[in-house]
Amino acid sequence: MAPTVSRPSRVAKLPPRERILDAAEELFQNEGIRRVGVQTIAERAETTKMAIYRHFETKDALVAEWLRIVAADYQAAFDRVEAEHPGRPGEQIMGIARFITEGLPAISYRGCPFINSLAELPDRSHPARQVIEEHKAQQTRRLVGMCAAAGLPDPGQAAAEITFVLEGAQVSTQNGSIDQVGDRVLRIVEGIVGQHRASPGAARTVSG
Amino acid sequence: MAPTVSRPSRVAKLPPRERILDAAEELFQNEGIRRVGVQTIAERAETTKMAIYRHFETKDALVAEWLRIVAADYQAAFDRVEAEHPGRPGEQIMGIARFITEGLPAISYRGCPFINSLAELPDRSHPARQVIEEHKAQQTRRLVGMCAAAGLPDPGQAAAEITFVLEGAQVSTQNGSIDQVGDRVLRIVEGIVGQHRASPGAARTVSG
DNA sequence: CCCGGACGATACCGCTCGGTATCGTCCGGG
DNA sequence: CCCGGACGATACCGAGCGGTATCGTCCGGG
Repeated sequence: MAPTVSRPSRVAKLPPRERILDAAEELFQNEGIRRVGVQTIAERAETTKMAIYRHFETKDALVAEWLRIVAADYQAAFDRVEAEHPGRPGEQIMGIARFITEGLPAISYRGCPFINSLAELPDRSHPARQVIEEHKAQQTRRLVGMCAAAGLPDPGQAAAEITFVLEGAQVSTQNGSIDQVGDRVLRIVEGIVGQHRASPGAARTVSG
Repeated sequence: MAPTVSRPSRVAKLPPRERILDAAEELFQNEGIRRVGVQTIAERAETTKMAIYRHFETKDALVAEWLRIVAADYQAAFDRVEAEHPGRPGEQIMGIARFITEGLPAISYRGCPFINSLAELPDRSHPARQVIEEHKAQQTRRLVGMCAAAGLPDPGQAAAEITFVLEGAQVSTQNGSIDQVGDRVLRIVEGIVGQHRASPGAARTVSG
């Protein structure tokens, strides 16, 4: 894994833009957008405020770019799940549910970046909001497609229910009101996916 | 509805503390906690910063008091629903679901105050966080009790599922990824409540 | 009647914020 | 070789923040 390009000075160090985005990702996720100043991001990225403003027009643009990366990660997870279970939409849906539940411990004391960012950005004209809304809409579209392919009687309703459960699970994990969130989520989604028929193995109810 | 105590000067005007809390409620809800300054609250309450600091030690204390009031409103809604359907836990649960769905339009462009506040207050030691977590825990306890009284086979799981759906519905309303959220929520909760037996009227499935 | 406490107005404090200006340096491609 | 652009460091700006101090006023209960 030696650097393919150059060796800036000592240890292999990413170019400033990458370091800035890495620092922003960690700080925005853990501390929130508005609590983190540009100066703090610069320090953690081992650079300066000036360098940040050379790569991003404003702080808001940096926020939007960060969310664009996070959204791309989620899309990649969808892609991976689809590729792992080709032609098996039920397995794909369960894979997504597993992807979310596996991420729950990491956000146990800080929530989903999209939910949190929406809370911190009340103005609808903020560039980051567009990123979030487009991402969520596309995610819903893919989920509806999977539910339809799985033969669920009402794909739109099933996708809505799954979305509610996954989003709600993240919220409830954050506020600690419910225990064993991951297990409960998986059981619920199993129940939804197994709805299409009383096929063997799908007989377990949501409370089994 | 004449004022029972005194008449401060001209039009009937609430005492400063109430005006401050009213202003804080509206501003915190619509703009977010961190975006709203104490000065702004004072202006909207038709008073001054000094008056605010005479009634509240810090801004954080005001935030906590606001959330305490919001939590009390939710508790009151639970009480009312219980009183309206005594001895009918299934109806009570549906009443709560209806209470949430009826509130969805009001939060369509701004989310649930608890979810938003958690996002804006990353430090676990913040006084407002304790208010939120206690409220959510108590709400879960009451919901589990209702599910048990309704004869659901696994009250904890059913309460978790309902909680996920209601929280997720608020999130999805805020980010606009799903349409007809209210109707979908009611159908889902009906399905959960009707789970206890294939009694007449409960035969409709979640996608019916 | 009158006095004390709540209230309104205003100015102020130290701090941090997002964003800009300036200047020296360093490094790689033409 | 050398030159231009990216980079680092630092100082700065205006604005807003949470919170405090001071003073005049107003009003109701003892």
